[in-house]
Amino acid sequence: MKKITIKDIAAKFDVSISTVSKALNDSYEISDKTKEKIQKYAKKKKYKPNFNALSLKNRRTKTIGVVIPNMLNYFFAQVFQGVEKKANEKGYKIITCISNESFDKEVETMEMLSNGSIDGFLVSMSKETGMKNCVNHFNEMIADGTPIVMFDRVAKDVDCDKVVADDYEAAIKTVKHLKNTGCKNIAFISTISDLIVGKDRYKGYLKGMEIEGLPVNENLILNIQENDYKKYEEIISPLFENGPIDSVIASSEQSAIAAMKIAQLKGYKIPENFSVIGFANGLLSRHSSPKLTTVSQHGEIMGETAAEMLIDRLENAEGQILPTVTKVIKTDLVERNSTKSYLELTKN
Amino acid sequence: MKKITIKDIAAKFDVSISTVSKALNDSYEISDKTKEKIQKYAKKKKYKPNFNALSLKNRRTKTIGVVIPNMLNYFFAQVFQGVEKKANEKGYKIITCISNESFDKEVETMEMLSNGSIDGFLVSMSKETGMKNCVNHFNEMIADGTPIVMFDRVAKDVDCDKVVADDYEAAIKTVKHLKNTGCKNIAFISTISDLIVGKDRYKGYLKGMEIEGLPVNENLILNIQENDYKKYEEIISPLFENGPIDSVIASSEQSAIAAMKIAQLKGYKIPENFSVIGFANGLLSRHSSPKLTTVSQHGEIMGETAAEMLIDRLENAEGQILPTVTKVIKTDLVERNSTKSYLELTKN
DNA sequence: TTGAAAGCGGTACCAG
DNA sequence: CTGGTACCGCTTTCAA
Repeated sequence: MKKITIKDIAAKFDVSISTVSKALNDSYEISDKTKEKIQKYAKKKKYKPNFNALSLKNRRTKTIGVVIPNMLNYFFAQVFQGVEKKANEKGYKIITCISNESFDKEVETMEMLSNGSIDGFLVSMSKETGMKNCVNHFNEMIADGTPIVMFDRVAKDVDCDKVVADDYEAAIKTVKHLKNTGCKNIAFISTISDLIVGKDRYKGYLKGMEIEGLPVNENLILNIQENDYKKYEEIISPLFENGPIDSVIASSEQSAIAAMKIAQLKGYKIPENFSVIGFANGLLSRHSSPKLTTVSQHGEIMGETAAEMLIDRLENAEGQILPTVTKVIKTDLVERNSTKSYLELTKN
Repeated sequence: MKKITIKDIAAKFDVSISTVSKALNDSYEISDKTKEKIQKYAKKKKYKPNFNALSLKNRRTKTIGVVIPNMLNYFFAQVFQGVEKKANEKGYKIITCISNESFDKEVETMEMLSNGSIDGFLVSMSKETGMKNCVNHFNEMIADGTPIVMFDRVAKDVDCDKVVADDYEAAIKTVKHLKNTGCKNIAFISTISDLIVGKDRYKGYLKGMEIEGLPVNENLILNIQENDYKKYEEIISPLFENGPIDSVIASSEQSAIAAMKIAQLKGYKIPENFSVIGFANGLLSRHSSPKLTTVSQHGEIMGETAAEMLIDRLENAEGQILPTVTKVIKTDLVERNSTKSYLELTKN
């Protein structure tokens, strides 16, 4: 029951391997009866052309390399599902590497894959890469002729296709929503201030405050390390001692939840006299009490989009050099119970 | 800057390709000076042997196919991280497919990969496959010489290496813990009664009740469909009308959390007069109020173990047919705040 | 309508 | 110490 090759089939019918190859590819050069018997036999024996032989010949693998910082992050898992779905749809396989936020792992694995294993990369940078802004490995890949599409955590110094969320605008909207529902002293907590996405959210926050005519209070701005999550509550607590505060925008789900808890401990009522909005996609938001109002990022769509862009580029690669594109995926403000409802307010 | 081949190097130094090949493989047949200059040049030009050519020649790809039902499930994401880690460590790549609980997708994708793309499979069955118990595709793969290691959702009618959690024993222990902390009317809620893991947990529950000398009340046993999760609370509610109940064992995180909420709504105090234990690995358990006591399954270790078993088999495959093994990964009861502490109780 | 042969990028055996 | 060549499995051009 071992795998059957074209050669075996040729032997079986005492014809040449080229005849078999043509017959299987339904070539007009081969007589119908020959084609038929060969195809029938091939199907019966479950013949499948050898992947490596094909890839070698065609110089393309129909495989894409996906580099993701961390699969336990719900957002990235969503993106991954989107990638897998679209790739599958288009007949591509995906080889995955989890960088674990490590620059070295990211580089090593991309080098390891750039030996003809894959046709192109889909990557979201590790935190380390983002902080150091070491992007040579990306640029070299691209120069070598391996296209890259970056998603979410993109590098501005790399000229490639990109897919990002509208973090800046989203942050502006969160401020606006809080202002509209009566908040004035809006704190901002970031766990990813090193990343561009984090910076964009911060900038959006500042811009939003400006637009809404709210003074920015430095004491209400807090940057914490993501891996300190066990101490989130302890670290966030002091925020509540620095003068008036009536709401929080948090850049991650866990910090948003932590902020809610502390506010409640301090005696605030959410959303009556305290509001929280988190940039978050996970399950926690739907199960916290109260349920967290979030900026939702549509990870799956981001994944699908990125995969589609890469595949389009791969299949168009007929010599022409297409300009790179950055696509922005709109986020949605999902109103749950940690903010007052603007609609209800306006009714009164 | 295009990819360089052995042929290019041969041309550059005006030697034969076999000389280059040997030089790069540090063969004793080649003079030191030749080796040195060739190796230096190769490094400078970042030469990497073509993956497909090697795979074709060696008849092995050092790639494993991973088939997972759903990446948004935290447990599977953990397993996946473990697999990726171990595979990477051993120099293997992974091609991933998400079956989305669909039998057809599982079959299609395994067939698509069984063309020399991968050396072996790591699979957790889709729900559909488990329910229908259609396992021919697995058995055919194995007969074709492609080894499979199944994890968590395994099929008993497939003779292959397997890695599972000790669900049966774990369930017995949950009953024991509840009994020890004063519970008598223990309900059992399953969202995965179609799966073997679900059945094992149920059997363990029954066995535990027997061991502890507690009567089983049919009214306290509830099977629900996992995708009804939006209606969990509604579906679980009636359980509280069927006579005395003082605790719940739930087979999934979400149903455990739902049960807690309902108990609280019904006026119970957790853990004072109501206890809940969930089979769960996710983040919700650590963020619910009270925090959920869980049976934790060490997904990452399961992934590492499965990957290691597969790779061992692949590398040992020197003709010898090794007997298949099933490894059991011990679960842990992680006591949080939805159960009374046995230690504290015994102190008094 | 069929077949021979080259080539994709390597490795390895054998000859020199 | 170096080179020629067959082969891994398949496609494709060219000749018959």
